[in-house]
Amino acid sequence: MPGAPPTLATVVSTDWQSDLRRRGYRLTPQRQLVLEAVDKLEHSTPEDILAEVRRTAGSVNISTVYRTLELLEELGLVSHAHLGHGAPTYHLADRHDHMHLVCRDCTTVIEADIALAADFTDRLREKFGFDTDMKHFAIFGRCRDCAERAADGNTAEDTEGDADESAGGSGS
Amino acid sequence: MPGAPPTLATVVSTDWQSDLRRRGYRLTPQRQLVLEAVDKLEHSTPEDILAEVRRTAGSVNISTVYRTLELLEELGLVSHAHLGHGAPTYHLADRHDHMHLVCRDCTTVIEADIALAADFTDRLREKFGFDTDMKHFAIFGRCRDCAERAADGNTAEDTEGDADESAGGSGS
DNA sequence: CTACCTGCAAAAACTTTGCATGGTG
DNA sequence: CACCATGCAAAGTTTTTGCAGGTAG
Repeated sequence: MPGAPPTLATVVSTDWQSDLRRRGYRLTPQRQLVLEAVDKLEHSTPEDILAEVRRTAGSVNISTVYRTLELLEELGLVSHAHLGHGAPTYHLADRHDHMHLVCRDCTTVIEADIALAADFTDRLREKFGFDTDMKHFAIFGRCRDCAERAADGNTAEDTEGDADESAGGSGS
Repeated sequence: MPGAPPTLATVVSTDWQSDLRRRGYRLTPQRQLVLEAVDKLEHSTPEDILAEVRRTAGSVNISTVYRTLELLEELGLVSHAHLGHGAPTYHLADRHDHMHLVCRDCTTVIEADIALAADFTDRLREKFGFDTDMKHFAIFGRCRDCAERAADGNTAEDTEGDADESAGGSGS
C-alpha cells in the first residue's frame, strides 16, 4: 500500500475485501456501495442506506441492502443499534464507540463517550458478572431543552416527536 | 370496597377507573382484562397479553390490545420497555423500577436496581443536562455464564439464542 | 340514547425468502 | 464456467387504521 494517507475510507477499503474473498464471498459493487453509505450516513436505517446507494446505482433492491448489512455485520465491519422502536440503525463498527442518548420528546440523539459509563459497567460486572455493551441500545431520557421546557410549567406538546415512535436516522 | 387488604391488584383497581371516566373514557371488560394481564405477566408482549386476555374473553382482538395498551400508557398505568429488537414488553408503571440486563447470547434478563446507575445518570445530567430513564431500553451485554463459556476457549455456538433477534418475555 | 369501543378486515411498515438471471473469480 | 449474488415478487411479522355494529353511562 504505497503512499495513500489512511483516511477512514481507505482503512475500511483496505482489508475487508480480501477478508470477503478469504471467506468465500464475492466483492460486488452493491457491497461496496452499502458499506460506503453506512460510513457516510453514520446512523442510518436500511431504507436510508438504500436511498443513498441508489444515488449511484438506481436499481439496487432493498433486499440486497438487508442481505448485505447482515453480511457486513457478520464480518464485523458494521454494527447496528436500536435507537427507537422502529428500524435499527447501522454504523461502521470501528468508529462509533459511543453511546446514544435519545430524547423521548424531541428525538435528538446525543453521542456520549462510553468512558462515561465505565464505573457503571464496572459495577455491573462486579455485581452480576455482566459484561455490558452500552452501544447497542439507546439510553433513553430527556434532553436539557425538553426538560427545561417541561419544567417551565408549560403544557405545550410542542415539537411532538415521540422518540420511541420514530427515532429514525435523519437528524444529526 | 371496604376492608380489602391492599394487594397490588386492589391498588391498581382502585382509582384508575375513576381516572378513566374523568377523562371521558369508558370502563370496559377488555380494558380491565388487559390491565390484569399486564399485571400478572410482568414482562409481556402484546401477543402474550392477548393470549392471557383470551383465557377469559376469547373474542378479544389484537387491535383492542394495542389500543388499550396505548391508552393505559397514556394514563400512566403501564409502561413499555425494549428488551430486544422484537416486540416491546409491557408492565405496570408502579412496580418495575429496575433495569433489564439482557444477555446477547442466551437471552436471559437480569433485573437490576436502578440505584446502581445513579452515579452514571448523575454524570449524564451534569455533562449533558440529560435526564436518563434506564428502564426504557435494555442494557445489552453478556451474562456471567455466557462470558465464561466464551472465555473457555470453546467455539461452541451452544445455546444459540441471539437476544437481539428474539428477546421475548419467557425467562423470569 | 349518544358517543365511545370493539371486532373484523384491510392496509401499512418492516423483513425475509424463492427463484431465475447475471456477474465475479 | 461454476457459483455466488442480485433483482423481483411474493410472503411473513408486527402494528395501525377504517368502518359498522355493540355497549357503557
